[in-house]
Amino acid sequence: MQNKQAITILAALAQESRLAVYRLLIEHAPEGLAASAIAEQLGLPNATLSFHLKELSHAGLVSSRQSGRFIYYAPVIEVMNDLIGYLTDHCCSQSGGSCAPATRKSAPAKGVAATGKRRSGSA
Amino acid sequence: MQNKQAITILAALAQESRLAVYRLLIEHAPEGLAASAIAEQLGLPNATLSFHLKELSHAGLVSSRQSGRFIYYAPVIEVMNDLIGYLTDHCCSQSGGSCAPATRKSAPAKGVAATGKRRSGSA
DNA sequence: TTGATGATTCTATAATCATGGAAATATGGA
DNA sequence: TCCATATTTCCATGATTATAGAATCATCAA
Repeated sequence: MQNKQAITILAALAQESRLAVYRLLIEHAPEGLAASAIAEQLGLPNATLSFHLKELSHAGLVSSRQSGRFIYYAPVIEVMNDLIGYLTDHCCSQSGGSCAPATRKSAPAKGVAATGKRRSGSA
Repeated sequence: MQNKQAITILAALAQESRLAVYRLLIEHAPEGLAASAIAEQLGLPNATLSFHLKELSHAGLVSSRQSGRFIYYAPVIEVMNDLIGYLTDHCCSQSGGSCAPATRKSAPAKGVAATGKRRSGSA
């Protein structure tokens, strides 16, 4: 992941309403939620929510799909995952791994180890 | 970690100069770097750097210690680690772990599984 | 087509943030 | 003490971001 992209994603999350939207969507993954449902649950005016959804979309954190009159928004887990990877790879580099205790949330037992490379070299 | 704190940290990182400062400090962890050295390496005016360092400090991402006329800044790894934990715990919740493939950066072989709890319940 | 509803865009306003020169505040050495 | 250096604070300026009402656009049902 590039610096610029990381900044865009971090900025998208660094806002109360947007973080709330994202977390709400996470609770409703993977189907997502219609904009109206989000607005209702969070008590946001339509225009304000739309503004924030655009920011989240622009950062790639959420995707949208239309279904009738509704537009469903859903989190894009990969992007969050890439962000976590970026932070992990830069929260301690040369020093030899004094951070990131690798205890994720659920047991890393199944097909865990073969997904990606992580640690892309210089940056 | 609280929502508010996460937002503060995310906002602190979501800025080009600050992210650069933080990453530079990571490269020089754990001793850190003097403000003047940071300013020189990144080509930032003193006042500007000071402003950003204050933001990073306020977010808890860096600590400072005085040594003679110099003030050394160093990254606080725990805070970054907590942030990663927060994101990990909220990038997929109910859904059953479709994210965070647990491939950190170096081989998770030693004391990996028993470190912490993570996943603090509701939030 | 008309009406109702969902969602976005337009627009103005207010608030926050970033920048950097200049002045002020440490600190250590002579 | 006086000077040089390191760093921060003060301040003004410009840029970006957040908010939300009103208007507009889109979709479906009748």
